Amino acid sequence: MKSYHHGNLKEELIKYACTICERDGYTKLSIRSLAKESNVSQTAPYRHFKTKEEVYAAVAAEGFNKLYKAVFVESDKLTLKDFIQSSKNYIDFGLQNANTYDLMFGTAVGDFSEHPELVDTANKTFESLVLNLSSFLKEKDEDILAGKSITVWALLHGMVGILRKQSMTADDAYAKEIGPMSTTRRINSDLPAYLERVLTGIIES
Amino acid sequence: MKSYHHGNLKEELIKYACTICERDGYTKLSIRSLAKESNVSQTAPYRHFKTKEEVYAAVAAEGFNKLYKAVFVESDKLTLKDFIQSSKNYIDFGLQNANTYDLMFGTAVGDFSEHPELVDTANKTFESLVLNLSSFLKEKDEDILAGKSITVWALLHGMVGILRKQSMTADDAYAKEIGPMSTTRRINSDLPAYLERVLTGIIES
DNA sequence: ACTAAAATGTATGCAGTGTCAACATTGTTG
DNA sequence: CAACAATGTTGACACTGCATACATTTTAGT
Repeated sequence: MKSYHHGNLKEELIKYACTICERDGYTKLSIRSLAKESNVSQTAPYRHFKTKEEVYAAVAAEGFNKLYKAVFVESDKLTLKDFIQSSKNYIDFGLQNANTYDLMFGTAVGDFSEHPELVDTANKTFESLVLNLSSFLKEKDEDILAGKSITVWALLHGMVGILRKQSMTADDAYAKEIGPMSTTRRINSDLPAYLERVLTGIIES
Repeated sequence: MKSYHHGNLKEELIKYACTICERDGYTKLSIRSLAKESNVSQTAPYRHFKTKEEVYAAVAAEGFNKLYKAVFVESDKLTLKDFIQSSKNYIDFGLQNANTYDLMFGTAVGDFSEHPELVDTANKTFESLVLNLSSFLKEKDEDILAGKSITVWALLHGMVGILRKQSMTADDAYAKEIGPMSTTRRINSDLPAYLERVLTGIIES
């Protein structure tokens, strides 16, 4: 039997939203289908989300939480290897959760500051990156440290975008042999080596 | 007077699509509104685009063309300054055409290989970057050159994503003073200097 | 414990959407 | 000039975001 009040609707809606966003892309997400999935009336979600964009924001925040877990390393003394691994985890997350990643870094959620939990989770994620870096760098100057962190982040973020395109054109025999895609494919085939080379360069600059 | 046949519908649709995508984000783009804007029946666009995604692809391809123009430098002997400028142009494009950029690098257009003109324009853009680099590097090894180009591209692409967030939270006084956003803001305030420092590092590694 | 208010749910309806099928007009070409 | 391809229109279907008005349940203050 079901009671009038669902009791746990918001969480359940977010859960379904995450699933659908990731599987079909956020364009395909509809509030009504969410409601149906939770066996609740079409407009019930509006008690928890003022607009669809707020649903997007919730999914994005959830994404940042997952990314944080993938990137965070529980250690005071990180080795370079740990750092490379963490970086690879970042990229893997971006590739394996491409649609969610899009939501997190695209323009679908226009203004983060209207969604405080998004600002929090995003900052937490980045701070984890900074911590990772600082825990095995002798660098004392916080500005320089933060600058390098940004650079590392940008690099990782950029690689996600580029490697993604590679898999998107994987069927194209022509692109396989020539042009940027072949380079990308080479990098992808030994990502840790590439990361070690490039990240070391950035860190030691 | 208007004739039954529009004569130039496809181009006009793409033009409007670009405008709307950039102004409101591609989420807001509707085939019907495009049709209305061109004073044509609701389903007329389907004679030129099989699905909405094909419209997206057309807008994205147009975006790559614009990006190419912004990045390309007509010169055999690029100076470092030219290269920095070209890089800055890339980032500026990403920031000033955020929504279009999203379409170009996000997941909205799922498989590029289904849209040949997209593959072409995207490759042309990247190849322009490689040319820029190679025109003032002594590097002969094409693989290394391509690898560095990818790294540069990733860096630029990543900075677009990160700097974008900065402007998104610009109203948040708290974020202004502390955390990653303050670092980002510092970088943004003198982007050429930052780019010169980091890009030089990558190039000379 | 009782009751007013807040929270959470439903029913109904509007305007807008992607896309399909059937049909109309025009341009092109053998 | 007739046939055909290209391009346009009409109408319809199922779906969407969201607003408004109403129902039920939980909660908090006395």
